[in-house]
Amino acid sequence: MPNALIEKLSRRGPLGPDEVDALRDATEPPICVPAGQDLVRPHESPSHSTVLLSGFCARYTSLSDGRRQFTEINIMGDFVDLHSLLMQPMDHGVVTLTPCRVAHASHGALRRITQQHPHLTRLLWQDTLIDAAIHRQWLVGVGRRSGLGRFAHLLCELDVRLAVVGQSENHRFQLPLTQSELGDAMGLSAVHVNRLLADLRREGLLQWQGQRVRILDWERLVDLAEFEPGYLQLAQAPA
Amino acid sequence: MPNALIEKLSRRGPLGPDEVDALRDATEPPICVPAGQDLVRPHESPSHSTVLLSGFCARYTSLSDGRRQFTEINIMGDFVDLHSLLMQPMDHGVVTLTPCRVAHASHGALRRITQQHPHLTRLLWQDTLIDAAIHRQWLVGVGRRSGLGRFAHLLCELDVRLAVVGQSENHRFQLPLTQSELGDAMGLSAVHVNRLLADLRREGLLQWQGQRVRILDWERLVDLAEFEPGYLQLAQAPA
DNA sequence: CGCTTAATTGACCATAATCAACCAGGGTGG
DNA sequence: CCACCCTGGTTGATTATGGTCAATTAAGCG
Repeated sequence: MPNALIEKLSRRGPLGPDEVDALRDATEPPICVPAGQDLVRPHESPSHSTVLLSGFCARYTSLSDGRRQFTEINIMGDFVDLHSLLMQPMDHGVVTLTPCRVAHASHGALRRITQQHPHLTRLLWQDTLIDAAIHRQWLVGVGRRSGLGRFAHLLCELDVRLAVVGQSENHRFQLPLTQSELGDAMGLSAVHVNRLLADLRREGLLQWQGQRVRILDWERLVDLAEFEPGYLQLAQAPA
Repeated sequence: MPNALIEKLSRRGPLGPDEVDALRDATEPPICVPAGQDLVRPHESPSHSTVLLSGFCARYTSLSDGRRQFTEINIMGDFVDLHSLLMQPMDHGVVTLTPCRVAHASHGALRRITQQHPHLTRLLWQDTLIDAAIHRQWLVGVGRRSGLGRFAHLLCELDVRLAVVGQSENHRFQLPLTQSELGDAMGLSAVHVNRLLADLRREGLLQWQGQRVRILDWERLVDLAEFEPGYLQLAQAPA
């Protein structure tokens, strides 16, 4: 049932019916996972990868003093650990931030796809390349952007990605992350996230009540973030 | 002639002679490029990818105020923009930090590899996954590591990667980067890089004269960095 | 209603940036 | 051969962004 995944991939290079079947065959029935659980633990060598069907999770690595850094926020339709097919053991963990529905895809089945479906393989490869591009943007953010710009960029990224899978409309979406988790995503303390959020609100850029985000001035937010969505490969590409 | 590349890939999954041939056929004769030139410019859509045969270059993205963030240092044997095969246009640039020898591989030839050589394709895919893992480590560094730990981690990473292609022995290697370039890699100012380097020297962790780096206390440097080399996939993996 | 988690705010501190000199080495032209 | 210059390295003084600690309020939830 990885419909959001199929939707996302086929935007980048139309999927043939055999390819859709191959993907469906590779994925097992959905499983529900509560919030705060590791979908994959660091240093594990899983024999399957996981498609996120609903909910939010995060790739993270922890340091010895307990500090934690997220390296990506994963949303519906993301293959959260496709790379575990070729990278063993895992160099990081994946934790659910909300209750999630997921579907496993055994590495055996995925390997078969790489042998029989070169075009689909390129699309999956491309999906992992986009993960890398997201990493690079985050890296530019923590390395060189101001706290405010970094926050703005994260919101732009999430808005666009959520829109692709129908979870954001008119720049309104649900974002069930705590400020502490946002801090782990941006390399900031929870306290500072709170102050930056206050700044964004004061500037009239967005509303954020509970888990409901509404971007009020998309143009200005994009400006502040220097957001260029090209890296998310939204246009049809020759895969 | 991408021998360092072949060497690196075959460590991860032995290459058959037909695969080696396919790689050699795909790469064109070497070209020399002076320092400070873009191998790929941001937003370009190249029709070939580039293997670095010798020298150092860096992936970067620049912000409007001129600040620059490197997202990876590339060394001999790296496919600096393999991802341009599937990501168009480029989301970042690649600049030579020293004079470099490079070989182009046309996207046509690479695409043929993806159609005819599933195993080699997986190895190339894996190489891009390792780039992503390097990005993640850098992200953890700028997000959560101290300046000193970040510096130490970069040196550990480079030492290990250089050793794989025979450019580091007994923790001695050439690193022809300026302190300003190191700053771009670590998200720090050149001045601060200088002070951190002084700290590392004072601690007796390394010598660094000119471009010659010698790590004096590998164990302690690894400790300081919390360096876990697994993400570089040095062990034979079932690709 | 009480308990727990998350958000908010303030005071103070630390890491690293910025600004500004100054020094060292290597290459160039006279 | 040497003066000059340019780049890169080194150091000091000052500033700023963001972290830490601590207390308070708000919001869910059984």
